[in-house]
Amino acid sequence: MPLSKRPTISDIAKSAGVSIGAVSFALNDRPGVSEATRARILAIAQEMGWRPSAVARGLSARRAGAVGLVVARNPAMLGAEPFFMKFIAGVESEFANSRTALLLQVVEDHARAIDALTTLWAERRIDGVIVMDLWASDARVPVLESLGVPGVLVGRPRADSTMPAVWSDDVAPVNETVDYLVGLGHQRIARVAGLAALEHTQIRTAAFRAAAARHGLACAAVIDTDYSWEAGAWATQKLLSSSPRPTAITYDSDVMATAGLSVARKLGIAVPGQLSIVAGDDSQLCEMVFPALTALSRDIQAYGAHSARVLLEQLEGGGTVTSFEDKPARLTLRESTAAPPA
Amino acid sequence: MPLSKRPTISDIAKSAGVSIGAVSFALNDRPGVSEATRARILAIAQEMGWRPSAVARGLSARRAGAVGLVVARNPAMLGAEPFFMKFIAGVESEFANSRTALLLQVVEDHARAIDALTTLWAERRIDGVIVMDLWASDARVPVLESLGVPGVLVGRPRADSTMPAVWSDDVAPVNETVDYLVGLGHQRIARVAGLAALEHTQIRTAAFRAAAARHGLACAAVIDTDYSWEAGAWATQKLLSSSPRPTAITYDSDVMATAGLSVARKLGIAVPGQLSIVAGDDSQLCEMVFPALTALSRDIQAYGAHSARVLLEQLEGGGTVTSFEDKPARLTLRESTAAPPA
DNA sequence: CTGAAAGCGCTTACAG
DNA sequence: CTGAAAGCGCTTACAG
Repeated sequence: MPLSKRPTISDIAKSAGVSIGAVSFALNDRPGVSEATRARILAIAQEMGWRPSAVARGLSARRAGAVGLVVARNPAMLGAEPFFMKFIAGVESEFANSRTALLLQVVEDHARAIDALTTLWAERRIDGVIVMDLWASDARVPVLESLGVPGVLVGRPRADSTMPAVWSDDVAPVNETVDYLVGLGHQRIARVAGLAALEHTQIRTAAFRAAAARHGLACAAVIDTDYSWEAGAWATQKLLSSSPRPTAITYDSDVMATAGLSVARKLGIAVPGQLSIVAGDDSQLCEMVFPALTALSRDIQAYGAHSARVLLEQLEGGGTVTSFEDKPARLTLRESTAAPPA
Repeated sequence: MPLSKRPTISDIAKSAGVSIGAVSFALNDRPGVSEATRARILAIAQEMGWRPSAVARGLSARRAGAVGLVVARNPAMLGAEPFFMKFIAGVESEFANSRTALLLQVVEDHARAIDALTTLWAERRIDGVIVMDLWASDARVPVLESLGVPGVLVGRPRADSTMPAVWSDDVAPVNETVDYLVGLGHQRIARVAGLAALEHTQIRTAAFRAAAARHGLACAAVIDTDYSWEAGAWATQKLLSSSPRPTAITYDSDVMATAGLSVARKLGIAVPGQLSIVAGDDSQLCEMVFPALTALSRDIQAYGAHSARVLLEQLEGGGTVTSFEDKPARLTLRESTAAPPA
């Protein structure tokens, strides 16, 4: 019974005694059919339980009705970070109203991401893409650009792309963090950064160095990592065994901040008594550990929703490509920050 | 340039001087064309950079080339658990080789899951579904069954469904945990369970009670939760303020175990000195906290891959519907378990 | 305003 | 073994 019983517009046309063209017009709310006929057709479609076939529609309308999200990250690390599921949930809250489906693919690196994207596009499975985790120099961008794939950059607008972007300022949160720590009396502040290739990592590191210079900090070390727990632990270990060691460390993620917390504990360095810790992404994890972590927090679901919205506008709309600057992250104070030891 | 330049089988046929039917046969490795012609056609297709249109193929072949995964969980909680991303990564490792795409949707409850599933199916966007988080009595199952949607149950085979299942034994891990704790000397063991409606929660709770009876435990309290950090904390609070309080608590997730750890710390109850804790899902989180949590661990990515495999076999294959029993979770000993206080 | 027809890019019986 | 044709379920110019 499954497939064979599904009504098509031909069935509706037959039942209504009109052409399938008329049915199509009625169903799509286009002119070309009288109000009376339209109402009758809609009633019949409703009664038959008709639903448009996405593939048939895709073939003739040349739209797939789907958008691709290809994430190039290690699955284990992806799982450890709440960011993605929240972002995806936000994306889908926007898609729900617009007959758009989300095609998700998790791959290992940019080369495979490009393969996946190219294939999805070539097979006409997607009308556009959401590009996340942008690198300062990102191999995916020129490929998408040359294929003419519509998309949204989750990151700032770029010179090498015409795609609209959805981003938030990374400088203000860094400043807020440094200002806050300096205000507490810290003079030796270190930064455990994320992937050096990522655009926002570079922006934050530059902002961190600028803020340190502005305040004339005695120490402002930066260590790049791959976002893993291990890298966060290793970096912390290294920073805490230097002399004089920093009295505050900021991390580019919550997972790494937690790793740092754990290393400090093993070294017998009290948090926040002897070391202040700030996590770069807020999540439940920050409240799970002891002491709870001061963190930069923002509405990730809204971020996903905004990204989806801009992409949909581009797909439906037309020429007007409007980027969107989301609200920056703000510092949420908890128990992992305090004045430095005297 | 984007769409218009894409070659179709007509272009290939023209260039090769054969019919589009011949091209289709050649491209799909079906009889009906000589080896020489096939080779020539393939060479031309290759050179033109031809890729099949998924929609066109879907229309005529009546396949969507995609599978739906509709997850009914709170996005925030989804994000907190590494389980899903790992599972999805495993699913996609299987799909990669078979031209199958994954359509992901995150919804709030079963009612919306049913809506989403029905729509995806009606619109011919999916050929089958992956059904996760099965309830003992699950409203999705009869709907899918009546629509005739092929699918795989991530859970045990059910009387109310003909779908193949991929699952792992939940009784053995519970027994291993209780046996281990009893072996350490514990006589008052509590269980903080997950969602009571979930089938595996009920199985585990039954197994827990049976194990407790077998060992003649003095106390074997069970508290149901919604998997949230808050619920885990609340349940722990309640258990630890009873008298005599349990000397060991097992949790149905890592997040709740972490919540329990934090509550114990606030109450000044030492872990593992005065309280042993076992987490029900292993993840990086268990190693992040202090003390690191003893946990039930298993290969989630493989679980996802196996689920995908069974579904693909069902879609391609034919009648033979083979369920698959995965390896059960095993206890990974860390620092949160020890002998009870004397 | 309305209808009949062509076409989207494939697959697959169906004749030669 | 091979080719020409119909059809999948829609949309959309194009004539009346």
